[in-house]
Amino acid sequence: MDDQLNRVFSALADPIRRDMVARLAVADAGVNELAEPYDVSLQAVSKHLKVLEEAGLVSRTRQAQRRPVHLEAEVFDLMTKWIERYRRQAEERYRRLDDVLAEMDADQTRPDERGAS
Amino acid sequence: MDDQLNRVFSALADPIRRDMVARLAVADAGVNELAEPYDVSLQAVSKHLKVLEEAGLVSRTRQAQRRPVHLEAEVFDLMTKWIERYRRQAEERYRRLDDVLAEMDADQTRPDERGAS
DNA sequence: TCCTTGTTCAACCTTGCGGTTGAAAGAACG
DNA sequence: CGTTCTTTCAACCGCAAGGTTGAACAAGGA
Repeated sequence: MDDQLNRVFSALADPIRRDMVARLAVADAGVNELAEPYDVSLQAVSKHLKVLEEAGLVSRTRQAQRRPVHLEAEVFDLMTKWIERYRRQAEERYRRLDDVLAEMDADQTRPDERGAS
Repeated sequence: MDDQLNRVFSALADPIRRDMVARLAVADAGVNELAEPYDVSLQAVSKHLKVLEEAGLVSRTRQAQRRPVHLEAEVFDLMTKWIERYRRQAEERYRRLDDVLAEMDADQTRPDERGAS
C-alpha cells in the first residue's frame, strides 16, 4: 500500500507520463498514437506505459495487433486520500493555533486546558 | 507551473519525505527531531528537506540555532486540482459510454457478440 | 574567546531512470 | 509460408538521486 503510493507518485513525477494520463482521460489509445506528440522513440513510450501500468494507473487489453491503453481512475483516490488527510490535519492545526492565540489574548489567567500532546 | 508539479510529485515519491510531511502535519520540527526515526544520516535528512522546500511543501524560519520546518499545505491544492481534473474527465467519459451502450441495447439492430465484462 | 549545539556544504560512491539502438515476438493477411 | 504492422525485450549510456563521511558555518552560552 505504501509501495503503491511510491509507484503512483513517481509515475506522475514525469511530465510525459502526466501528459499521457491527461490524454488518456479523453480517450483510450495505442502506443503509436500515444507516442506521436513526443520526440522520443516508441520504445521509450512503451517503457513509460509499463511504469504507468505497474502503478495501476492504466490497463491494457489485447485487440488484434493493438494493445489499447485505458486509464484506471480509481488509483487517483489513493493519492487524494493521502493528500487530503494531511492537508486537513495541517489546517486543523492552524485552527487550533488560532483558538489558542485568541484565548491567550482574551484570558491570560488560564494556563492549559486542552492538553494537546 | 509544470515544473512545480514535477517537483511536488517527485518530492512525494519518496517514502521518507512522505513520512516527514505526515509528521509535519502534526507539528513543526527541527532537523534533528525529524531525523530521529530514520536510519540515515542527518545530512541525508537535510537533503530531503531541501527537496521538500524546493517543491514548496515546507518553509523554514530561523529561531536561535534551530531552523524549524513548517508544512505549507497550499501546494497540495496544485496536485489535487490536477488529479481531480483528469479523474472527472475520465468518469465523464464512462458516463457517456454507458449512455452509448444503453442506446445500443435499446436499439437492437445488431444482435452481435458482446460477451465480455 | 572558546566550546557546544544544530545544520549545511563538498566530495564521493552506487543505483535507478529515461533515453537510445537493434533484434525479436504476436497477430492479421497476401 | 512469408510479409507487414505494432509492440516489447535486451544491452547499453549518461546523469541525477539518495546515501555516505568529513569539514565548515551559524548562533548561543561558559
